[in-house]
Amino acid sequence: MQKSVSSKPLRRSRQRERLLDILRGTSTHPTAGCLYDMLKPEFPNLSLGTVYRNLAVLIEKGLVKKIDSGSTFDRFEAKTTPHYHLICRECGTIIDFEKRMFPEIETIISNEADFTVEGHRIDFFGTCSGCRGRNRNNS
Amino acid sequence: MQKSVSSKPLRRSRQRERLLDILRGTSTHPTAGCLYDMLKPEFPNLSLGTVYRNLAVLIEKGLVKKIDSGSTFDRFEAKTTPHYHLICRECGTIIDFEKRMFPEIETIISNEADFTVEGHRIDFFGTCSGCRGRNRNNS
DNA sequence: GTCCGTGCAAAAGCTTTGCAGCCTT
DNA sequence: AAGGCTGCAAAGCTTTTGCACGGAC
Repeated sequence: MQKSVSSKPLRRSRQRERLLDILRGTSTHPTAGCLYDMLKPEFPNLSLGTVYRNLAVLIEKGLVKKIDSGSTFDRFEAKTTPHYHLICRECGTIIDFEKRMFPEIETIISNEADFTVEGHRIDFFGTCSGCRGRNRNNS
Repeated sequence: MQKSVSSKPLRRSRQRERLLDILRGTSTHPTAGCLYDMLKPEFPNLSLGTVYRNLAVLIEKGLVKKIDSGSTFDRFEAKTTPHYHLICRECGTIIDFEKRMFPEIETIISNEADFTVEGHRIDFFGTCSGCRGRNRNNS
């Protein structure tokens, strides 16, 4: 739990570049295992350790964010624009909600609490349309 | 990832009652290991499995909530009133922010997205006053 | 030539689970 | 008496790490 600012010089690696490509090209909020599966065809010898190490690097560079969705495994995204998450309790899907509704929320909290706010997240839990329909049909 | 509604009849257990007592009596958002340590003096044979099992039961009953703080381990709380969390990136402390600022936020999302909102969380990340002071002194 | 990144495998950590016996109902 | 609850230990899973080698600079 530390704001590590390693200043080690970075070298290019195809694995890391493709990892970022994939994250930027999807809106599915993949897990590390997912990303591993998606990269495996391109890098047959890829190892999960590499995926995790590169995710850590990209997170430190601020290009990727880790999402704690309540599951046992983490999900990741590369979206840089502010947005909220709609997390389905039934199937685990995470849907992005693009419209930013409270632009000044961090300032408000900073002013009211003795705490330096550097970021925030707003997540909504509930049932996605797919699961809602499925429940109706089953009952 | 399923809304399990087990209708198994519950029996009383001193371990579970005391676990809830402790959670209700603290504002430190303890981990499962913390709770285990706090209960151990009272139940010398207590096992971590029991702590986890009872946390699961209490969560299903809606009396306890799991907090995903970005750490490797989960934290728990028994506070029922709506509130936000200020999570310190440096020391991991979670501070409750009691003033509810957006009472109608769930309705707004429900109306704008095809998603049935049942709950939400708002978390702020940053630096707590303690770590801020420590940083000033070290630099 | 450095030394960062990778693959592989082992380790680490938190959480879950099988089982036999105890305790609540 | 029935069956949930517990303690104990083993297993499970995601994530991290040590090491030697290959690749980027």
